Amino acid sequence: MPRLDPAEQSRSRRERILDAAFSAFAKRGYRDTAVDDIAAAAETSKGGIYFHFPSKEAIFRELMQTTADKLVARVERAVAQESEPVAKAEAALRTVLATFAGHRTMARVLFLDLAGAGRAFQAETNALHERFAGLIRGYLDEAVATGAIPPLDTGITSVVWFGALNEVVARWLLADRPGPLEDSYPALREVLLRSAGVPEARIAQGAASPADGKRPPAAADGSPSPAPEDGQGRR
Amino acid sequence: MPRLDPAEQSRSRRERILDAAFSAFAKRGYRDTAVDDIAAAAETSKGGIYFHFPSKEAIFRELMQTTADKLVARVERAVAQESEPVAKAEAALRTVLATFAGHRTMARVLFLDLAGAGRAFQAETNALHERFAGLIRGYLDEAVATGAIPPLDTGITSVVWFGALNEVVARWLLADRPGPLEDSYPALREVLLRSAGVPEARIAQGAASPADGKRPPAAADGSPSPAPEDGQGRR
Amino acid sequence: MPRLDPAEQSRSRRERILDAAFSAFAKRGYRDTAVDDIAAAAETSKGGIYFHFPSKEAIFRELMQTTADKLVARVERAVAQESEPVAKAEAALRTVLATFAGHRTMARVLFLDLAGAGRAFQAETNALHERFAGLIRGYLDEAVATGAIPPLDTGITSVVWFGALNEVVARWLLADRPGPLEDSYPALREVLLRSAGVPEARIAQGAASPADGKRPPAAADGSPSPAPEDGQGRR
Amino acid sequence: MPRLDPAEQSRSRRERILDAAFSAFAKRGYRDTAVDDIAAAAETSKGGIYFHFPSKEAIFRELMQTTADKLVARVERAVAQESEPVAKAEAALRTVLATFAGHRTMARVLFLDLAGAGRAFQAETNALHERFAGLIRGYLDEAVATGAIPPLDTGITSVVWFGALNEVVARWLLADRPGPLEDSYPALREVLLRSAGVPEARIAQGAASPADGKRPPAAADGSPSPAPEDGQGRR
DNA sequence: CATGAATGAGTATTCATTCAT
DNA sequence: GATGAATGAATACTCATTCAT
Repeated sequence: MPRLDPAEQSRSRRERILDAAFSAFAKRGYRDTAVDDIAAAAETSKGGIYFHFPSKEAIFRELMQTTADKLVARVERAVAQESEPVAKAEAALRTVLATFAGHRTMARVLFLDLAGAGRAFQAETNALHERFAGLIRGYLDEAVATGAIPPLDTGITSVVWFGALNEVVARWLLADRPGPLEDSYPALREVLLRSAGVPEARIAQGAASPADGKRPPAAADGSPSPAPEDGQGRR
Repeated sequence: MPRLDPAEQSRSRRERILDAAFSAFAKRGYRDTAVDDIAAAAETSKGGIYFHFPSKEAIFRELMQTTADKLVARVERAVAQESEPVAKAEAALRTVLATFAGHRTMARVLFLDLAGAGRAFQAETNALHERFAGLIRGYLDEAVATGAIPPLDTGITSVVWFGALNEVVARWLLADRPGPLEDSYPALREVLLRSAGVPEARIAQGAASPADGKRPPAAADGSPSPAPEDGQGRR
Repeated sequence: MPRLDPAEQSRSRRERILDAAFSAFAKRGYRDTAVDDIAAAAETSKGGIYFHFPSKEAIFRELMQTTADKLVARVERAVAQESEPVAKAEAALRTVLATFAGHRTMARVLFLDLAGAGRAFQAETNALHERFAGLIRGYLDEAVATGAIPPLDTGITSVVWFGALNEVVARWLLADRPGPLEDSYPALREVLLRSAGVPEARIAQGAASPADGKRPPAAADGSPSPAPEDGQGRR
Repeated sequence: MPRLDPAEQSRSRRERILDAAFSAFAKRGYRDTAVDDIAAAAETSKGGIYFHFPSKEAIFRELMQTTADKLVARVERAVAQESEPVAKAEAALRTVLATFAGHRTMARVLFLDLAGAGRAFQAETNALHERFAGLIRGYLDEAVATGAIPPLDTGITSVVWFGALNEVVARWLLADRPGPLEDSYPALREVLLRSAGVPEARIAQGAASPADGKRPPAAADGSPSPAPEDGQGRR
């Protein structure tokens, strides 16, 4: 029996396990994914998994960590390209939606699985929410500082933003025939900017030239055109 | 001592099971609650449970259903006492927070358990979210119709509202030493009303006379005073 | 498929499990006996076992307890029929050997298994040894009190007696083609009585009329005639 | 820095593995010691171990063999220095106790581990017991031949002696706060010599001049002063 | 010689569900 | 109606052993 592929061989088994676990979790959820399933998907053995990871939980945690890291990094990169506070917030919002749109599995793991993993991971869930809400809050604080938005309770506002984003993505994930996730952006942007006291003029400005050419105008409503899926999500 | 009406007896057993399941689920989560636990708490036997319910899942579903019904009824009753659209929305918001504040177990089951129950219940979760978002949307539509708020995408706005509420309650549930949940109301109200385009004047008005005497002024910040718990929640 | 046997049915499953575990442990040792093996031997299911016992360990402990109890009871009954202290000690010795001779499985479980169960049960082993050594010591103390034997360190003597008995039985268990265990009695008796300072005259007296007719004179050496085995041992 | 002779290097690795296995077995028992544990303690790899030994079992057997050899050699050396038969027996007894007292790990491996290793090693256990009992028997036979003790069944007597020794050491190993093991010597000596028919006069003689100055008089009872431990035991 | 990644059979334990009494 | 004994498939995790590099 010939070696499958030297490249495959080299891309360490550890990675293969993570990939397999990632998509398995995304497909069936944490609790309904058996370690055997992961082993099978990774084309290895149960023992092999336990050589690389101390427990099923550890795999999950690592997956969460790196997935969240990846998203945060992406957001921060996008935000760094904007100078105006409100534009930064917009960029963050846009990036999150765009990322999940292109990596549905990532979204599944981060949004549905963490929830579905049960009480055991609530501390993790909490930390994750905290992290994202904190990120948002930073941008809002900055906006307040520069006078872009009036002084307001950025604590609750960031929670509202995060909760809203959470819900929008979750709905998209659970929808039968979801349209492109990015289509939610304009409306969501409007509502959230308004919630933060951004002047209507500024809100209209962004909406007039839809995403400054960065976003192609999509079908205005939740059209059935399925989002391009990615199969893997992890890279 | 006369025997109770057999039908009555049966009903009471059924109720006892539901009560027991409710608090068991709230305490340990759906998956970590064994049917045996429920049986023991209900002072009946496993067989007894399977006489009244076809499966553990069915118990959970019924619980979800009635719990949601109860909440919706409460909200609708509160809303009915207001005539002005914005006031209706405020009443809804206030009622939800107040209800959960007083029935932490109810919140646990509705917010944490449904999530923790895994993929199996995602359709249910979805329906529940839909239902509440729809409720909110109705009030918003009404507000738009009466001109209380400018025309806007009430679909996305209701999703934002629900997501925000969801997140606020979830955070409160997971906090170590949570202050009274109602304390979140003023700030949350402000952000959400603003997100719906309610004029600042109207927003300030509600905030000026704090809850028109309906809400006792609580410690202004997230004070550690624990919320009054209710032990049961179901009634 | 007809009921196997109503009597069998009634002899509660719990007993059947204990019996099965008993002989399984005796055959393969504690660690090499899988719960599945016990289940199969008891003609029940793994779940059935866990309904009656919380763990494999618990089965083992119960078995040890009752087996030891049975032996102690037997010894005490035999001892009670003698009035003279030295005769009591002789009776104890004789009973232990006779019991194990007739219940080889009992001996296996009590002597080999407890040892083979590993560190986990050392406290138990200890307690068991303590118990039997204590029993012996009581008889020795009595013998000292009545002047049947000179004052001596009954503590160490009882340990010596127990150790000797232990070793004799263990050897018999591990021998390829063991002769009757009782054949060891006369010589063992002589050595042990002597170790306790019983006068030679008294020792010779017991030996002259070999076991007062209670023991048939067997082939004087380790004859190959296999001991009558009992198949079950538990009753 | 010149390379060591490869043969020497290999031997030293082999020794390191044996040492590591020895203390690992003594600490956690045979079954609860993983080959990985041994590898880690020996600062080598699993593969390295399997280069030097065919199996975990083989390591254990070799350890048993050499440990027993060492003990036997020590005993024979001590015995050789005595000419009188009873004194030889006393020397043997004394040496065993003294050796184990100073090498508690050795005792653990030889007494507890062999027992704890399960059925697989019963043949070994047997052979070991046989060996020691045979040793003792030789001295007893000699004593009978020279008339130091009356003619008696040296077969059973040696078994009694070994069993007694076994039990005394095992108790000491399992005791919570054991006193010095050698403290057991005087009493044990007395009982065993008596069991072999050594005249009381001779017994008293040894006891009067405690160990002829060879043994410092220890606290007369089982004092809590812990025995000096040795850390390694193998050398 | 040495390494350490990989294997896979084996382990005890859990639990929703069934059903004879 | 109620009981609780019984079922058996499922689960996470262990570990002695092998072998390509």
